[in-house]
Amino acid sequence: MKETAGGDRPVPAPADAPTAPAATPPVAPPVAPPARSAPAPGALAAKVRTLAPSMTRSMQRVAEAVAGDPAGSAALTVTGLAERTGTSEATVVRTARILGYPGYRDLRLALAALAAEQAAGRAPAVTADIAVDDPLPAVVAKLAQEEAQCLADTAAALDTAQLEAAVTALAGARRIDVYGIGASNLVGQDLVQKLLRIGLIAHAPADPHLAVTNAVQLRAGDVAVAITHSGRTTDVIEPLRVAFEHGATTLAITGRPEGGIAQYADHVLTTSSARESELRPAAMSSRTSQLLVVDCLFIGVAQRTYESAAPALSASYEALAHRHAPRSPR
Amino acid sequence: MKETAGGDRPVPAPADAPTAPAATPPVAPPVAPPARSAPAPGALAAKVRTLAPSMTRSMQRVAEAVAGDPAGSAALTVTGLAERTGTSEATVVRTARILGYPGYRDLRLALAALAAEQAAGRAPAVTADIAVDDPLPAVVAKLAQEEAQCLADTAAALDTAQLEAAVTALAGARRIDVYGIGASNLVGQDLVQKLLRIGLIAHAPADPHLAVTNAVQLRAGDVAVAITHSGRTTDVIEPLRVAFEHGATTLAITGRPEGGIAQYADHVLTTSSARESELRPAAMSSRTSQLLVVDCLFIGVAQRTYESAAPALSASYEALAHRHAPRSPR
DNA sequence: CACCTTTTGAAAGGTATTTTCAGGGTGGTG
DNA sequence: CACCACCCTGAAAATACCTTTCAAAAGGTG
Repeated sequence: MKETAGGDRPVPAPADAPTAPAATPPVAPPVAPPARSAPAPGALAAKVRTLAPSMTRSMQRVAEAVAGDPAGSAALTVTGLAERTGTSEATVVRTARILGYPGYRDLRLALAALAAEQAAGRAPAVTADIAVDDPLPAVVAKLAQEEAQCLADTAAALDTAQLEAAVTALAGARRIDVYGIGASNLVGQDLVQKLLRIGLIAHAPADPHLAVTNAVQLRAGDVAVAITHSGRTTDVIEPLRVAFEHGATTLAITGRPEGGIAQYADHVLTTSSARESELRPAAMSSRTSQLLVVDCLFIGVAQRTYESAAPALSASYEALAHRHAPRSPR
Repeated sequence: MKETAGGDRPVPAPADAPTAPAATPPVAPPVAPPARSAPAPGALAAKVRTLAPSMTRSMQRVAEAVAGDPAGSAALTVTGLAERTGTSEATVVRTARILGYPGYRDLRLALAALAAEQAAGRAPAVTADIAVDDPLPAVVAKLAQEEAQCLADTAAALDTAQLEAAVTALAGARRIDVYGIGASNLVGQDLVQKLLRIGLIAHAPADPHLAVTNAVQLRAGDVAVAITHSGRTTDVIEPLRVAFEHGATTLAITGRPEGGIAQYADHVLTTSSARESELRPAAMSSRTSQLLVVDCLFIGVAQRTYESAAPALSASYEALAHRHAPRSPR
């Protein structure tokens, strides 16, 4: 009954099983896979329009309902949809058949797929600033989106040659100092933690005075890294200047590659600042960008020193194993 | 997981809605609209990864099957999927439950949706692992991509209700302690820095002993936040347990929402672990996820306390102005 | 090696879907 | 205007599918 369209054309009678939906008593092997063949998911609205003429009134109501609100319909059972459209289950099933599906179950799956497709289409709509009265789900979405954008921007803008040079310097360094204040200091410590794990010698003093006294100790063969979004943080510029003047190789990770800290940096790695908003100022969003750069540095160094880095990494993980509670129940 | 929290302490009985996923027998009217609350469709692979450790072997087989071939699995009935994975229907249903769906029916719908989403052009994000001999530009691209994916996964999997509850707790806290070790400690410090800027009282002791002695001081009205990717770091569980037992409201930011630290947490915020690779183990990639959660918490709290937060924020920026070198040339 | 806990699948028990079937329209015809 | 043939429609029966229960098997632990 499903091929209403065909009317009664001379079926070419394909030898293969037409997979008749019903009337197939599972006589044969007990494992017979159903092998459903659902039509393409999209173009449902079009199909509804095309087939509407060949539908009865109540079927049209059902068809309109599913075409108009795929997502909502997908959430309903046959009974639910029948009620919503003021028809019966049988009619819903008949409509599904007309639309080309073996039954309502499959139509429902297709609807879910269609809804997802549509939703995916208008995903990039959330670019507005985070507002004070945004509900939390919106905040989460916007934040994730902003940070992702920030990552993409940073990756695109990162100067690979500078990165290469920076990695080379770090990989061969006798000793590494990382300067940063506030949030940038945390990024610096992240870098230090990583470098320590592959056997390098690194420090990230949080105290500006300590930073300067540390910097005095550096000389050629050592590396100093300064992290500051503004590029103008005196407490970070100072130690880098000292390191620079003592002959160390200096790197700057900053959002302001001109002037400021850049004048004392042998290699500058530029971070990109995402758009500001009142609740999330630029200084705060710079962290994501800085961390990406730091990760790139680390991976680069780890690659260069793979022979020693790999065993060092494993060793550090093993050392931590005992600090974890036993895999409790399960 | 929420019921693990209860323990047996004199809960102040917050009126929070647990939103129990299953176990809601449709008692009511015969027409009761199911009102299914299916989790976000995307991020399934991430969820599988996150929850895999808390699954049994056969469940893992099922989870892998659906994550590996959503489209194919969506075409199968419970029985079919059970056969394909060499398990039973019961196991399939159990797996669906673990993944957060009321039953297999809903998982199936979600799979269809996911498959459609993937097919809809959006690249399946099958970035190859970072290899030892990848050139730097490739490393940069892959890292950025992985972290972006991680952000998306986390955002999709984040439980808004839990987040809401966490924000409420933080916004009204008398005092806030944040526990974390290693990289997670840095995340904790990031949170603390932010909270301090809007006038809250927060600490993130790095020393486990200090953390415990801090925790002893907490009582009802205070909030303790634990950050640990594995959820099993003893040095982080201990202070949270102490805080919990002293009546503080406890939050956990972890990739393992079941067992471990979750048992002492009133609210659990789940981070998603990105795929591992030799050079970039899971523990390392968890940072991105954790930071997103921390940012969400912060923005949420800042919104709630806007009246006092806004001036506090401005004040803190102003205070730093003098620590910056004058906008040199230009 | 006995005991306990956890995991697992078979089968019973329910829902949801599909099919059947008869009542009720509708339009045509005498 | 009455009647008939046809098809639309929904109620209810039949079936397929999903969920729950329960006892056996597997895996630890003392």
